[in-house]
Amino acid sequence: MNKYDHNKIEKKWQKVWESTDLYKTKRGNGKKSYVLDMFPYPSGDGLHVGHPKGYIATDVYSRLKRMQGYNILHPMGWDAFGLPAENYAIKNKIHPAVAVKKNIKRFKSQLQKIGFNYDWSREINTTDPGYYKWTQWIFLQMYKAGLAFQSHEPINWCPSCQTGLANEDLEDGTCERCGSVVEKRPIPQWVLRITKYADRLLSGLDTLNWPEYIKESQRNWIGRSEGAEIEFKVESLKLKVEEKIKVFTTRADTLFGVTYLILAPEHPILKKLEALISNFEEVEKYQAEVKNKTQIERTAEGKEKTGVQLMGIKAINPVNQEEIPVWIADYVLADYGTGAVMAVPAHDQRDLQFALRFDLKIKPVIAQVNSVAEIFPGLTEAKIESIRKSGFVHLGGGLLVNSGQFDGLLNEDAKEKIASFVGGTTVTNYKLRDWVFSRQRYWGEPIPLIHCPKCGVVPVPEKDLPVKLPNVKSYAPAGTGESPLARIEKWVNVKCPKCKGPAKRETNTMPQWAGSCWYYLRYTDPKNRKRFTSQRAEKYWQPVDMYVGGAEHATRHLIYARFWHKFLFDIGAVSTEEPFQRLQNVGLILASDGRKMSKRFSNVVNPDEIVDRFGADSLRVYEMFMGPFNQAIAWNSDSLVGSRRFLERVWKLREKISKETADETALVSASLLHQTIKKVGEDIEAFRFNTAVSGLMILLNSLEGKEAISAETFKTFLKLLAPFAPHLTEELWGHLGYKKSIHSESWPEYSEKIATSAPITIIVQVNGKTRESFTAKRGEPNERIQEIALALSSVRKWTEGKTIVKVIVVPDRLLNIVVKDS
RNA sequence: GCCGAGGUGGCGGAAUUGGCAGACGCACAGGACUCAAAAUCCUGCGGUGGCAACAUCAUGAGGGUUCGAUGCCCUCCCUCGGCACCA
Repeated sequence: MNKYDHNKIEKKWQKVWESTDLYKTKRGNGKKSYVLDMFPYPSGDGLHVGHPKGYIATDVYSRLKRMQGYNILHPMGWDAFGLPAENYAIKNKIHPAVAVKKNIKRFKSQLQKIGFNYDWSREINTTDPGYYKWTQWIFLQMYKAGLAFQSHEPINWCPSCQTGLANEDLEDGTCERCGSVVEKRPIPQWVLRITKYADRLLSGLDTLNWPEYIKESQRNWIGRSEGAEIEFKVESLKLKVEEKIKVFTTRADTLFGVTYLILAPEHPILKKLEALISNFEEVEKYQAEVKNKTQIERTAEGKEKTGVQLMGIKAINPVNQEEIPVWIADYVLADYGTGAVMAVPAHDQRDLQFALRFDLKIKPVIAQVNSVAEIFPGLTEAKIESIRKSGFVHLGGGLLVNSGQFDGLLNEDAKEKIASFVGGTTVTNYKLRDWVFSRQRYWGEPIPLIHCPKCGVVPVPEKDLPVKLPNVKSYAPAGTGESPLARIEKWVNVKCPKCKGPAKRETNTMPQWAGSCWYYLRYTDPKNRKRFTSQRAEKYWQPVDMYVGGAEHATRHLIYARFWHKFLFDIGAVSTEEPFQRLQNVGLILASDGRKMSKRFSNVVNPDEIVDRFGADSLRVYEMFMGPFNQAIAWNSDSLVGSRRFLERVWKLREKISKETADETALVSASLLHQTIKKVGEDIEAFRFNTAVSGLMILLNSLEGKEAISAETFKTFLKLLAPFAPHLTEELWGHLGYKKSIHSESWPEYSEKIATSAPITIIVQVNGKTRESFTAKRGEPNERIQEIALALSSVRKWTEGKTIVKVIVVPDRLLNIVVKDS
């Protein structure tokens, strides 16, 4: 008996699988399963053991699906444009194109050692001109549809990365990449109108089989809120003028409680009102102060509210013609709603803070705690207490007071009535912002537009795509707000496609998220140069059935890709509304010290080492066995040996194969075997890999305890293990004399009858405490079970001298005898 | 502040229409094999009491419902994640 030499076995089969095209996607009809990983960005550091976890899961999943008879699309590629690649290149003084090539090579060889069943013939790379031609093509379609437009609004600017950023690229007002504090800069930008899709991005979530918290993140991010826009007249104290300020509110029910208006300091109406405002210098001074503050300073928690009253004007509350003062304050955001709000200090915490600071009127219009308790007798003490604590400000519901003819209405019912009474319009607002899409950096897809002094912005004709990124020596960011491409005159200066006159190329590039917005479509037809996708392939493979990746993409990649996909659906380029039907999030593998694996902490474990020492199959089994798939768990090299031991024991199990198996144990074995068939299949389907592996271990433990096992049993065991340990099982399958790969075998059939054929253990409880157990046939009638149980001497001990009140029998499980002292 | 997920042995974790709490694995302890070690195999392994059979307590804390609660209800504590002057 030779020993389990994982190195020899794994290298051998990886070669065979490759040379026989075992995992090549079949052109097909019939049922399909598109199993996709979020493709990696090939960093210079190579893989650590955390990276493959998700890939192992999709590998196990797709192998199961293949054995179940599905046609599989399971591809891999590289998301290689973007800041990290460029910064790595600058730091190491290698051209990004060279660095990316090198890094991909390293990544790929690391991945291939783990024995994945990717169809590498479909490999894609977002930096390949044949690929980004179509990224540019999609951009042009968006441009033509009016979804890509130039904006002159100030944008988020990272002073360290020297580029503009999208809202999604910020983390608490800092650059998500480098942590620098982000500034506002007035640089013209290309922007994608993702807000047009806000509603569909929201409602589409309901159709998806995704983790609830990812959907919730997206809902929060989109931030839909329904309210009303209401106009307030503005009057000068001296002159007769007609100006209006429109506010957005979700609380029209509190309109009678408005005691002042507040404008964002950047509100455009201020210019118009200049002549009427007697303290305009003060206003300008405040505006300048605000402009110099970063977002962090402006929104810092616990910060005192600031503002300036606009002297010389007043506003009129449309509901009761009351005159109220108008203020500017930086707690009102210019780019949300109308940039102006009505302040109700009695029922809004922020307004209250402001009112207290500047000694403004507070006017409650919703009934107080006591009356609320009368109206809603169901309120708990704690709830009432919490309302009481908040003083007379209360944000909850209640009955209107001080509200004229609306007194006594439930505030929820009053919203619409009061809004329409003052001629307000129903409006829905979103927190989602349009996507700032241009970057002032080198390593990205050039935006395929041309600026002509005569014709304006002209799209590059489709036949001239791709607009190739020029190969240059100096690609460091300019820092001027212009892309480094602007320095390359030969590339910049072109003829206008329309008038043939001299024109210049757009020099900004696309953000790193662009390429990943549609790559899953490219895999269905990777070599097509003539069309965006082959409709036949697209229609067959879409949507992605199982998508696996990190939760950090919840409000970036996963929103962007859904947006592009919906657009492509609208222009008829794809056949589904949503790209990713089912999503699973992979939980991080932390270092054994509990921190993130990082070069910085020098706690990184390289998978190559693990594969060399323990084998790819051990790594795979261990990572699936560690714990729940979506949970973060620390790496533990000690535990890894448990998986290795498991495989060693499988290797030895074949010594027990015999033609003659003992009959009395056969039934128990067969029953457990079939229970395991069911369990492993269902657990993989539900991404409960840890319990699937443990089920296999239980089965192995049981088989090892037998004198002998049948070849049939061993074969079935190998098939169940095959998705997890593809090399070992392939080798053992070969030993059994099979020439065809185990991975193209079909999944074992589950028999309910055999699974339930073994005797079961019935638990006997007395007053809920377990006292005894006995074995019985499945499906034994309750009366019979009760009879057996009551006759047991160990049970009689507890019932003797007591009165049996009742007996509860749970079929095939337990019975509980309830007794009391007589 | 709002929303979401979670809290079980020394460790990772298992068990859900409410039915044996601690599967499986790691670590640890004892034994077999060995000149010895490693590997392997066998046995034990939540706390307390007991030589043992066994009893008793125990799933973040406290209450409740139930024949029976890790799971359901109420109150509270803690951890992680998302959003956040979004009116």
